Amino acid sequence: MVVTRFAPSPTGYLHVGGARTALFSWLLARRTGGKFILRIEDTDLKRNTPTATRQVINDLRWLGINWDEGPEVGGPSGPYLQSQRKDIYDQYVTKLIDEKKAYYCFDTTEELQEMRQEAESQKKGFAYKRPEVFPTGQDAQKARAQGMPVTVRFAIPQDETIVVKDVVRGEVSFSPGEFGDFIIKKNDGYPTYNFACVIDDELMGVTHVIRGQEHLMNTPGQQALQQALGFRTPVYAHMSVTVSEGGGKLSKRERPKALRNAIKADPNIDVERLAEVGGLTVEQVKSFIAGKTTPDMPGVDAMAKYLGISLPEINVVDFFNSGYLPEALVNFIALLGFSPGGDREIMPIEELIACFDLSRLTKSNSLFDRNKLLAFNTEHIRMVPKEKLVQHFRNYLKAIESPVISADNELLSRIVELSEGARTLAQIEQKSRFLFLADDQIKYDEKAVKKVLLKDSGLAILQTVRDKLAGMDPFTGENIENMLRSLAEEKQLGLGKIAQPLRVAICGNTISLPIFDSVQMLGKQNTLARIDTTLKNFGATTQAQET
RNA sequence: GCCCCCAUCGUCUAGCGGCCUAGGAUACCGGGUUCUCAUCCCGGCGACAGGGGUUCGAGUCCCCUUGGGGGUACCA
Repeated sequence: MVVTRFAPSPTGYLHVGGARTALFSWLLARRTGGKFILRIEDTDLKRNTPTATRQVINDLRWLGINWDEGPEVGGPSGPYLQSQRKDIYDQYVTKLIDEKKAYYCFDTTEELQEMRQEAESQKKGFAYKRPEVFPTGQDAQKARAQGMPVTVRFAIPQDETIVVKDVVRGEVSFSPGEFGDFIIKKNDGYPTYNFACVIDDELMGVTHVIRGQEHLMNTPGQQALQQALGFRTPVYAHMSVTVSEGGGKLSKRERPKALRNAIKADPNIDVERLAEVGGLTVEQVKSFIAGKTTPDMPGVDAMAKYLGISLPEINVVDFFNSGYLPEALVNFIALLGFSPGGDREIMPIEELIACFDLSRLTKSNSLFDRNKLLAFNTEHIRMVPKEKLVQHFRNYLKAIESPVISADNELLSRIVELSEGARTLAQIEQKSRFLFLADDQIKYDEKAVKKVLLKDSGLAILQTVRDKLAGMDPFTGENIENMLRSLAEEKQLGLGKIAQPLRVAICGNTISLPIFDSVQMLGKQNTLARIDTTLKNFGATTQAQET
């Protein structure tokens, strides 16, 4: 049976790169009827953040990536948090030491640094020099007692070429002696990635390791470890990397960077207010602007929201907050570094599973193109069953704290229906928001007012429309439509000339749901009230201009 | 510096020696539909990085150059 896993380290939100790795592993498992495991690699105490595991789990769930074993669902090979598996790793470390396949080291960071510099000055790659005689357990105890750092290194066999058989890259060989003995147990007692990963993949029965290309250089070392311990070697697939517009790996750092640039570009920024909304001290904000530190994501997001700027979406949750559908995001990232062939692109998840095949992974890196994702999203909004779309919309509204959330399912469903062609959930929200604001909360967009109310006879038409609406009974969409159309005909004008002033009057700008439905849903009373406010506010201006 | 990977339209990609005058998608440009924003429809622009081989024949195989990416941690 195929067993795959996704093994993130909980250092922050799940970003699209991680989501893609998870997705490919998941797709393979689902395609083959195998098993997909979620394992949390939290062996670096310094980097873990308390909420990250929770967030990664949420993000995976939102994407629809479920796991057969792992946190929250359990399984026979648990625990699935590496921080809870220390005893297991220690057993294997001891075994290796006993067999003289690993040894204690007492080097300080500074000493190591020197060795590396020495190697570089000789234009050679650094490889740790193995001692002739391995220190004993007593030596280690003594060193520890003296306050020296104690680590354990794996004595990697130096006499043979290591060949990594990779599904996407073919056979990649590494010359003997190219890399030195690497640390498997850190001074704090926790295992390093390269060690814990090998142990867990074996113990959890992982058959296929799908991960980013950044791990390719780790693989020979891991294979040597597998041999030394008598473990299987799984099938490896090192995926191409997703790069960003600026070049380099798509990184979470781009969001704070974009925010910093935006702040710098604005000369009259209120640092104190910024600190307040970001939940930071003024000092922290200053340090951030200076490029010295980076605050946590929620702080970054809050500041961006306050400034009204949109940061490039990097984390899965960013896409959620921007109104993307998980179906679209999954479909899109699946096609980054994978192609089913046959010109197939837009497809539901079932189809994606059915056509997934490791042999069709792409070798070259790919750039994350948000434009294309938008196109995918538009398509998926159209494709997704309506009830599901309404559910997505509701979740979105809740997350962004939109007033539209007060709508019941029936109304939400109608709004969604009337928004056919929308590209994101954000657009649907934007178009329907005015229905859920109090009449005095409507903000009139300056440009819209100028363009449709103050130009031509916008206000006069609005007055006429107001009178007709006031006398209308019943106040139905059909009656509203008939009235507006016949008025257009009567005045020899396009419907736009009639509808736009009305639109601006009721929603404050030129973007809304179809006008007939908008007016009908808003209701007679509110419509008339908003028109009256509009006439009062902007009517005086025109008259003043005319005289 | 050292090691490794990669290279087709701006971008994602199809192509696995002749089906290629290089296909699709997206972006962009032009036109049409439309009450707004969108959607939608039609048309257009646009690529085999360069140089050597191999072969009757090369986008496809080999080598070099160049370019891009990754790694080089007591991070994962």
